[in-house]
Amino acid sequence: MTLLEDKFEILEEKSDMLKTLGHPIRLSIVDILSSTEQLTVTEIYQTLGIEQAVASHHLRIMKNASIVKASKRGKNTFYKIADPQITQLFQILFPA
Amino acid sequence: MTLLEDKFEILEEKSDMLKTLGHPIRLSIVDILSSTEQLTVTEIYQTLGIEQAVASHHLRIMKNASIVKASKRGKNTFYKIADPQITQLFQILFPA
DNA sequence: TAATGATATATTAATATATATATACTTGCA
DNA sequence: TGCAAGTATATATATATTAATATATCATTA
Repeated sequence: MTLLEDKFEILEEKSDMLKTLGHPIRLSIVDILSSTEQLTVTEIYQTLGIEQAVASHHLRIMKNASIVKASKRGKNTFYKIADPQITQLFQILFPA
Repeated sequence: MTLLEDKFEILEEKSDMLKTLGHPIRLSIVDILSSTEQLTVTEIYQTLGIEQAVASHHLRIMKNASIVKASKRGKNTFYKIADPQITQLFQILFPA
């Protein structure tokens, strides 16, 4: 793999991440996850006032893009932000 | 306009920006614009090895999203990054 | 003013994504 | 076992995006 191909791959990876974050519902999920350690699907969809299936759908997309991580415990699935880089990005977009 | 509507509008605005940045060609345009003051369309498409029409197309999208600014001088159109926030985001994605 | 260079716009087809809704799975507990 | 809570998946339709290409516009200069 050449240097250029390498760079292109990184560009693709990062642009995928941005594209995935580029949706208001997904960005608001990142928003509420930014202020807590982790949340269940129920906490997320009720907080945002969206349908459960909608939350679950976007959470899956975000999990596939490595923006969030999921862990199961009992009946619940807990989601948290996967990478501190995401939090950094978010803080630049929405400075306190 | 309520506080919540206000917040939603900001979320929409920011997610639009991220979505627009979420394309490898557009991200590489931001890349090369990050290291210079401004570039012409010709410099951009030749540097990236893409078709002129492709560069122009993505530049227009980025201009509409207020990611770049254009200024004409003679036969050339010069593009530069519109907002230092974009540069900040980019630096977090691709730390030196 | 005609030719050329630089850029912008339009068109089309293919593909991807969004939204809404219904349904299925899984776990814990009566 | 059977039910309810929590979560995930499937499907259909609408809409948006991409890529490729062709064409148009405008400014310069011979």
